Amino acid sequence: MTTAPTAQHDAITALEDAGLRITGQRRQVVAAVERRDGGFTAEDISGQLPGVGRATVFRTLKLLVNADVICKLALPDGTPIYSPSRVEHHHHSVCTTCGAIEEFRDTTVERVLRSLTREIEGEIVGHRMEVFIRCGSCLNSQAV
Amino acid sequence: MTTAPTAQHDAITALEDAGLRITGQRRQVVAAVERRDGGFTAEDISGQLPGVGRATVFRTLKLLVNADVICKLALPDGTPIYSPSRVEHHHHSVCTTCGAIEEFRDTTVERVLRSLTREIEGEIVGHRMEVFIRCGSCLNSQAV
DNA sequence: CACGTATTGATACTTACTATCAATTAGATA
DNA sequence: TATCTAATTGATAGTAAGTATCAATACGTG
Repeated sequence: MTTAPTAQHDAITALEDAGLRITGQRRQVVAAVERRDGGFTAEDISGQLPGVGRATVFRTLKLLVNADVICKLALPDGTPIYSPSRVEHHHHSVCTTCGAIEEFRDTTVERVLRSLTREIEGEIVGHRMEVFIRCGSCLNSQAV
Repeated sequence: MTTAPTAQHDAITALEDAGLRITGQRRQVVAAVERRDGGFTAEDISGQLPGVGRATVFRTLKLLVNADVICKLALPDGTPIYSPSRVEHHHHSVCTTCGAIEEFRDTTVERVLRSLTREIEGEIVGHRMEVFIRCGSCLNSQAV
């Protein structure tokens, strides 16, 4: 039972660093988010926190996305899914069968961006990349 | 005034090849889509075709996405945007200021996927990549 | 502890669709 | 080219994922 810095604490610090107030509601959303392991929706969190207004959940999730505490990604059909962000500068693989989300780092993507910088006249301000997979366990369990 | 095969014709053929019926409404949606140069929303098309039901516009756009006639991509906040697909196997750059969409090919992305194949146990079934930029003309016009 | 501004929650609204289902129609077949 | 049937349509209503509004509340600086 040590008092080592927790991910939760980091998330709160990130919000503080952004000049935001730390309210009970924001603590609750952060706690609910940090408890999650895979992807989750805003409604998941909202349903889990009946004491926190729906609008506040959405607002807080957006703050957490901006603070790089969580990522907002999209399923193939565009449905948004949030996922805790553990690794810096990563991308996601999403299993289209079970919804499992993994983070992976690949510097090759950064190489794509650098080469694009040379080709276009504009300035790159961001990017998004998702790889859709059928994960190992899904392949094994229902071998089609 | 020759009768060279048009993009429109190709789109219709793609629908036929998928075993779908070619209706007047589908022709209208295809024509409206092919007339577009940049990104557009489903509402854009629907507003342009008052004679075609809204639901039919959405349904047809989905068919055209499946047939690779158009792409559905997302702005940084997740807002969906459709864009005509001219080049095979490409990705998109989206100007976050003016909304201009360009296609680019980069085989490096495929390299990312191949290396990922080695790292994970699953099977890759798709991917999405968007690069957000401030395009040349936006940078010039309002130099911040 | 007081005070001012950020934040909240209830409500209503918006956007981007999807489900339903009776009416219509494309296009295969006779 | 008439028939027939399954695919398609459109009107309507519903869903999912948020955003706008604004009066009431509470964080945290001083």
